[in-house]
Formats: sequence, structure tokens, C-alpha cells
Amino acid sequence: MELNKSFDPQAIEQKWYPIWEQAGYFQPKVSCDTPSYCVQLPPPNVTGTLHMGHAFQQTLMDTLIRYHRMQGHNTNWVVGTDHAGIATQIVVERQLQAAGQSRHDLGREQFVKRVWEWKEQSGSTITRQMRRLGGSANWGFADASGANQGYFTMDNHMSKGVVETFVKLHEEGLIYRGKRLVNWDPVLQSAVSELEVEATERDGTMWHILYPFSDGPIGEMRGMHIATTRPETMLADGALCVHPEDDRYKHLVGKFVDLPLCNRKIPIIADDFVDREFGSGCVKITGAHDFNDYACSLRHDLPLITIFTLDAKINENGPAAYRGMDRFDCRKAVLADLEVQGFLQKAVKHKHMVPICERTGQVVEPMLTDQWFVAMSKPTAKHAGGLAGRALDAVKTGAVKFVPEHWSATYNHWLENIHDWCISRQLWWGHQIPAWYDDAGNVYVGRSEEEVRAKNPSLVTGHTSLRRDPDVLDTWFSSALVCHTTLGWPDMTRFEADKHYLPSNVLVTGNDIIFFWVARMIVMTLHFTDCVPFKDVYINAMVRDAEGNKMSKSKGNVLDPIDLVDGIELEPLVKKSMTGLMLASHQEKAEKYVRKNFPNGIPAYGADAVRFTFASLSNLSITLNFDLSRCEGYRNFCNKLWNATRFVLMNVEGKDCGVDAALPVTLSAIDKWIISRLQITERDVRAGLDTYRFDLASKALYEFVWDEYCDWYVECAKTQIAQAEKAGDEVSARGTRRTLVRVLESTLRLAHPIIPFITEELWQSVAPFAGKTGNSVSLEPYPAPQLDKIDAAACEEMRKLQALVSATRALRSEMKLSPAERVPMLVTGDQTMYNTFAPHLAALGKLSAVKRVEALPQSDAPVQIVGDFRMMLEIEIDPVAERARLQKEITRLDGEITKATAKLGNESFVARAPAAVLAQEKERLAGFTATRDKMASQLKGLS
RNA sequence: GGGCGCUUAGCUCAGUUGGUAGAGCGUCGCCCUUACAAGGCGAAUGUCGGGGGUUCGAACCCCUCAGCGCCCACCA
Repeated sequence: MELNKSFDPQAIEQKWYPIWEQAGYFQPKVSCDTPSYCVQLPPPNVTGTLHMGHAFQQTLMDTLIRYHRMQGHNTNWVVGTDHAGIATQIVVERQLQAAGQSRHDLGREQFVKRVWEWKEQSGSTITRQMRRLGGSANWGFADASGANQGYFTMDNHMSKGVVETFVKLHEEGLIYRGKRLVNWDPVLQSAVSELEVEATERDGTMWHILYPFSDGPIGEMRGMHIATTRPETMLADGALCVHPEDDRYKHLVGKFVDLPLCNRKIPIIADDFVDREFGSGCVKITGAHDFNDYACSLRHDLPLITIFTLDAKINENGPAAYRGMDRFDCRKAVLADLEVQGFLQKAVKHKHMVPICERTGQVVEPMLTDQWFVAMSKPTAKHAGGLAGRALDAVKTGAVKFVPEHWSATYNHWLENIHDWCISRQLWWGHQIPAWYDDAGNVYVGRSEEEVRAKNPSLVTGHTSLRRDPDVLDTWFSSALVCHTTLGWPDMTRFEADKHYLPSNVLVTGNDIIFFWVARMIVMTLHFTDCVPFKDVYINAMVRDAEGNKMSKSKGNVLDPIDLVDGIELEPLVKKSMTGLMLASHQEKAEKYVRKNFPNGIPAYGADAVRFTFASLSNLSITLNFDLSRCEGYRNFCNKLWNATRFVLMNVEGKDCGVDAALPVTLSAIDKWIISRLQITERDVRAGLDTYRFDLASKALYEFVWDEYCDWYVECAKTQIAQAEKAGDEVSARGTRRTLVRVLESTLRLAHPIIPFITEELWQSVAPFAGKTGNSVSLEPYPAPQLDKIDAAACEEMRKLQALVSATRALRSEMKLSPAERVPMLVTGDQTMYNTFAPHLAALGKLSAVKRVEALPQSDAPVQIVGDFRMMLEIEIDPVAERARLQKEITRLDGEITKATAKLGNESFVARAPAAVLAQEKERLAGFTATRDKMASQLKGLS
């Protein structure tokens, strides 16, 4: 087959993916007698699109999957999409908003229907994009829709797992319902978990307020001074609090103050959570609207006064003057009134942390509401430390390992200080909580209303009305289960059949969801299956732009991985960067960034180049700066591989390349050298992949292909083949052709997990010449190093040849010869070596002839010395330039000699350094000295 | 306030039991040499963040300081 002159990624990518998928190569083998290798994809938002982080993670996951598939493992990459409760609901609500509607206009049933429609419409985008990157996922596994898109977290089966989990945890007393202070988003009108709240630094004001003593001044004091950043919450104050050991206030504990604006008296109490140093050392206690104060109120049995409605307006518990006011308007009103009444002492500018809901950007208000919780540290039948304690043990015992290891500290710290998990959300999109209430408000949890009625004889069907809890579960509740629910759980027949995929082998994910997802999966899967969900957790770096900035739409520096694959012109790219941005200033910024950084748009690099880039840039640090120039470099690498293959094919097609094993072959030292290098590369690539060092694996591949195979072996092979053909030495020619094609074939297999498309395309052409048959490189065995094939003598010989060629090139460069200027070279040294090296030296050094002499003639021409060889071009030279060159080199060598001499003169070094190091140092010194002396005499003899 | 990570060539980063400082990109020369100009050959470039210590020897181990970044946290 004729290959094009340069490679066209688009054509080959579009050709191969459907072939692979339709042939079922991505599905695990039916037989389970081979080891399993399973990876669970962190399910992306079903309505989302692929971003750089996804592309990065998926590259790594697919590389691992392909690597293990080629090792014959029973490989299963379980994929799916997440219903992403809040995010998806908000998107659809915005769509309604644009049409002037709210979800309440539609009603719950119609709204949920609408979201499903949106899911059907946009749900395939991200899975299509995943395919573009070559992800060899097991699309049909756990796929309920039959659309080959993997599971969806709201599929019937997945939902069944969610209900089962909820019911069981409830039965075990690990899920409970109660009125608790939770983070409340007044705009979303739902509880959010503490993980969804981001403490954000804001410029605020600290207002100092006087609360006068109820019974008149005490000594010098009119009352107590408190400071607050949220003065409106004073309407809900239940007490003032001081430190019990605070001498300033000790005697006041038990007295009362008048709560300004409220016509209420509140007590002064003591609690050691108060920081005496901060502010006045006296703090107001607002139990229903502050987490600290809530805990304090419970300790002291203080009343909890809620003054906000669920949309954060003042309710009937507030003074009449403020009722119905929004919280921020109320703040102004309260301040104005305090001012007028003389209670406002001062206002001081103050930076402080404000809790912001990361979904909506709204200020979160702690609110007392009825919610469902998972008890995280309550002892269970299986572990005294509760769900969290068991998860902690899993990492402590090494059943789950973090890579890099230091992330386990983050994990431990969170679990050791965990609070109960608020799992109910006042939303419509999600898994509705399987709980029912009777008219008296009693709660019944069960798998269905029927089950609830059957289990509770008092609820005679039809006689007592039951109302289902309207709330849905936190999205992460269902995500936490995927490692076992995708395997069929709670359908135990299915689960038993696929249980060999549990634990999965590695979870590849970002550090941002260690708490949200990783920890909770370990908790849930352990509790319900007694297995850890995965053995390794590889925490990948966060993708940033080339300068290390976070990629964000408003900066304009986001990259769409598919644009890197397919390329995009400037104008469409500009347009794309601006869509979805509301603010004109952001649009401007984005446009400017794009025009500056991508003046010519983005070229089509192809999926393989993008994948190779991700693999090469992957590191164990926290961020990965994605550099487009690297991407270009790896696109070039693909082209290099392509052209090397073209060359090989040109040299083996129609020729005897040793497919017939019965025919004799002779291998030269150079052939043996590249075979040796291949073994070492195979070892290194495998070591890289085995330890999640994708950067090292790619590097080993890159250097082998480019620096060794292409730069040296292919060049030498040209000479070898030409020579053998000229001499009629078919056995040697066959040996070289065989090596050329076999090493290439192995290399293609070796590279396939990282760059699947190009390797498949090339392998199809190359394989027959290496005596291989097979439908796909993706099913071929992964190369295993045969270390006994490493030929040290051949490597040493090659090292010498390389040194001689380099020296020759240096001579040419010194003389400023262009490649067209072929000149003869004189060389001294061993005759046998000369016979082997001379043809290569001539070819690689662009020489007209290489003549062996016993000694170099007296000449001003520069001489290069490599071991026993001395080389000189037969050419007129400029003595002045040569003198300068020698002088410079001698100076450099003198420096080295001084350093080495000093080292060897150090008694401690000689006495304590290992013998090998000592010998090496002596050898270096001898080498330097010999070369320096020869150069010095040359300098002397220079006319 | 705690915890963690990072600091190596102009840029992005390797550097695996401490033993002559590396790669890619970029820069500068010379070349369209019959696989590849998405290429070839050559060249320049670093007191490995600062300061101490351990060691015959430190980019690497220990201490300390500085800068950057991330996470956690009930300073009202």
C-alpha cells in the first residue's frame, strides 16, 4: 500500500474508530480466566462538552486501557454520564427564563420532562467527542438506552441502586432526617453541601454596635459592645457571649442586655469558644443563622430564632418594620435605625470570607431546615469509626493507594474532620428521595409506596394518604455508587457475574473531587460490597494555559480539545470564544486574547498529537501548563514516524526482508545495537506506564523513534543495504531489512496505547513484512523486553561510530563546509574498525572518501580525536582560525583537568569514594590530558 | 491560623537508591542531501530561588528564609 507523503490525521482517525468500535475490540473478552483490568470514567455532565481536563484524563485512561488490553487482560473501561442535578436544572431553567417562564409555570412533571428532552438532545455530544479522541471505552456496558453511550446516572437500573442504598442506610440508622442548620442558597432555594460552598474573600465592613444593659449602666459601662459583618442577623440574636475566663466580663455573665430595635432582652452567657483577643471579646449569638452560634446555642439551650424566609426576606419573627425586606435591604435599614438611635458605634472596613454557592454565585445563608443526612462517623456494624473510619482504614492499609502519595494526607484530613453529609436538595431534577409522609407528618422510607404500605400495616392502602418527599438527592450520592451499580448492584445475579471488575484498577481524576467523589465512592462501595472501589487513585494535574493561568471562558484562554484535533480558523475561533459570555468586557478580553495568541487560528494537529502532548506533559505536580508549541512538536513526531514507515516500506516491498524464517540472516553490530535499544525502550516505556509516569513513557518513545531509529539506524541501514546489495550479500541485506521492519513493527505496538490512530494505520502496512497477521494492532501483544538481546559489544561499537560521525561533522562545521562540498578525510586507527566504520563515516559525514593512514600528515588542518582514532579533513585551512579553535578547546580541557586533578588529589575522596567512581574519574582525567597534550603539540606545529 | 505543593537554559518541563547539569519549543549559522523543510547538520545558553548543615562529593538528604500556587479552618 502506498502511503501519502505526509500524514493526514483526519482521514485515518475517521476511518479507524468506527472499525474498532463495530468490531467489538473495546469489549472485554467473554472468558474471564485472564486478569481483569477495569477503569471507571469519572462520568461527565451529560449535557456538557469536552474540555481540556476531560481530554487529558481520558488520554491517560485510554492509554492504560489499551496498554492492558494488549497484554491480554480482560479490559473494561466503564463509561457513562452524570445527570448533574443542579447544573443541568439551572441550564434548563435559563432556557425557560429566556422564554419568559419559570419552572413553576410548568410544574414539576412537565419540567422534569423538559430536562429529559434536553438530555436526549445534547446528551451525545460529549460521548461523540470522547470517540474523537480515540477512547476505547466499553460503550455498551451498563448502557440502558442501547445508544452505546454507557450508563446514565438516572437510568432505571442506576436509580434502583440509589433507592436501595438510601433504604439500607436508613434501616441501619446511617441516614436520618432532621432540622439542622445547613448552607442554604436563597436564590436556588435549596440546601447545598458544605463542599459546594466556597469561602470567598470580600471587602466588607465591621459594624460595632452597643447593646445596653437592661438594668442600666454597670459601673462605667452602658452596655456591651459587639462587632458584626452581618448586622441584620441581630434581629435573631439569642444571647451575647464572652469567654468564661475574661476578667473584663466575668462579672456580667448572667446579666441581660436589651437587643436594640427588637424590644427583647437577651442574656450574657460564657463559652470558651469566644476569642478574647478578637474585637471586644464579646460576640452575639445568632443560633439560627450562623454555624458557630448554632453549636453554641445547643450547648446553652438558647432559643433558635429564624428571621429569614427561604428566599432570605425578613419573616414574621422580625420586627414589623423590617418584615418582607430582602436581607441586604434590611441590613441598610437596620444600620440606619441603629445610627439614628445611637447604637451604632463605628464602622470599620474589613476583609472577610463570605460563603458563596459555587453553582449560583449567591451568598449562602445558614438556614434551619428539615434535611436528610448521612451519618459519616456514627459507628456501624462493620466499623467503630463509621463510614468515614472504614474509608480512612482503606487508605491506611494500602488497599487504596493515592498517586502521588501525598494526596492521601488531604483525604485523611477531610475524613478525620468530617461532618454529616446533607444529601437532600430542594430541586426537581435528580433522584427523588424514597420517603413518604402521612397526614400526621410521620415519615416512612421504602423502595416504593407499595413497600411502605406493605411494611406498615397501619397504612391501609387507600385509607391513609401518603405524600412523597419532594426533595431529590445530591448528585454525588448517586455518583458515589457507580463503581458497584455499574456492575449490576443491587441485582446480585448481574453483580456476581461482573464482580471481577471490582475493585477496578485505577481511578484517574482531578484533586478537586477527592472529597466530592473519591472519598464517597470509597465509603459507599466498601460499605455495600466490602470491596474498595479501586486500587489506585491517580490524581492528575489541572490543565492550565501555557502561562500557567487557569483556563476560563471570561479570559478567553480556554481551548477546545476538538479544535486542536480538527483545527479552526481565526474568525470562527474568535466567535466561539465570545459566545456564552454575558459581559461585554469579558467578550472584549476574550477576543483580544484569541487574536493575540492564535493569529492564524489553530492548525489541525490530530488526535494522536493531542494525546501525545497530554501524555508528555503529564506530571506529578498540581498543574499542567498546556503549551501549543509542544502539541506542534508532537504532531511533527507523528509525521516523523509516518515518514520513517514510508522509508521502511520502500525498502522492503518486493524485497526479501526475512519473513521466511528458514532463510539465513546476518546481523551487523548496528542491527544488534538498534535491537538492544528497542529492548531498553520497551522496558522503559512499560516502566513508565506501570507507574503512571506517562511523561517518561512518551519521552522514551520519542527519543527512541527520533534520536535512535530515525537519526541513526535508518541512516546506517541505507548504507548497509546499499553495500550488501552491491556485494551481492543477500544474507546481510535480508538481516538489515528484517531488522528495519521488525523494530518498526514493535515500535508501532509499543506506541499504540498513546497514539492509537497513526500506529494502527501504519501497522496494517508494516505487519505483513514482519511476518505478523492480525486484524488490529490494538489486539496484538504488547512488546516485552528480552534483555538477553541486549548486546553490550554492539552498543559499544555503535557508541564509537556515533562519536566518530559527530567528530567528522564537527570538522566539517569547523570548516564551514556545506553538505554539497564532499571532501576526503584521513583517519588513523584500527583496521578492522576502519573497515566497518568507513562507509558509514563517508555517508553520514558527507565525505568523498575515508582513507586510512598510519599517521596524519603534518598539516594545519584541525584534528579530531576519538579514542584511538585521529581524523583530519584533506582541505586547505586557515591557521588563524585553527589556532583560535585549539586555544579555546585547550582552555576548556584545562578546566576539566584542574577539576579532576583536585578531586583525585583529595585524600578523603580517594579513600572513601567507591572504586567505580574513582576509576571513572581517573579515566576522565587521562582522557582529558591525552587530548589536551595532542592539541597542544598541534598548536605548536601550526604554521 | 493550619496543611500541602512548586521554584533547574528565554519559555514549558525531565532529572528514580547523592557520583561529569538534560529534552522539547524558541534563538543563531549552513543546507530543498533520493523517508520526512511538519526535515537535516551544527552552535550558543544555567553560581539548579537565597543562606546554612550533613558528606570525599548535594539539583537530589536535613534545617532555615523568600517568592508563587492550592486546599482546609467557627475569628464574630
